[in-house]
Amino acid sequence: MSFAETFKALSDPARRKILLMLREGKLSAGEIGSHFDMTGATVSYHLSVLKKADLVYETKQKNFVFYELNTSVFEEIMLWFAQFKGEKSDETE
Amino acid sequence: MSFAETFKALSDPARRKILLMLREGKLSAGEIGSHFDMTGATVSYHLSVLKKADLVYETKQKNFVFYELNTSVFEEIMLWFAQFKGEKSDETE
DNA sequence: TAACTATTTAGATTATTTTCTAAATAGCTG
DNA sequence: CAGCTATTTAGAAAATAATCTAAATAGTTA
Repeated sequence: MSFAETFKALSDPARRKILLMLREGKLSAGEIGSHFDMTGATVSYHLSVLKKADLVYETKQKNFVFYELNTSVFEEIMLWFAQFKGEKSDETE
Repeated sequence: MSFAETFKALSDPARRKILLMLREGKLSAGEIGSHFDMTGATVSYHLSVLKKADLVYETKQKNFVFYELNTSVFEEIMLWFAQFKGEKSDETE
């Protein structure tokens, strides 16, 4: 995973909204798209960005493509942020 | 603070590098710029993006402008990510 | 297999972002 | 105040990203 790709993926509001939607479980591309005012092609583009960033993965059932959160990458991002937590040499409290 | 702005700010590698540099303490715009192969004007642009996202703040001393991490925003981002932690109804372990 | 449904890919267009050069601002120092 | 040093702002050019329409793929079902 590259942080560049991950943060790029997170930098778009539509993509963040998709991630939030997926918290409740997997959704098909069509179900995801129905919440947006953009074409299916554009939604598909955003899903591919999330997929390349490993933030989601897909599974196929019948002629549907389901998307699901890949929580392990979230853990890694949390670790990146943890780098910024605390310990400046002369912390007051 | 808006997550849109924050994630946008984090999506650029130069800006992430700046943040990492600032972990050790405040640095002037010039010191920051010396680590990059870009003009001072471009560095200044990146600093302004980080500043608008509240990821850093500036203080002035003599004719220097010092930049410093604003750790409180990092806490808020961690909270955003925490939304994705755990509890899918049927968690196994 | 033909028509249908769901989704993706291609290619073009538009919008946004990054970067540069040149000029402007601002504080300092002789 | 004149000339420095440090940094920012303006404006333009180049690069990247988001979006659309139209066409392609793929699986489904009558």
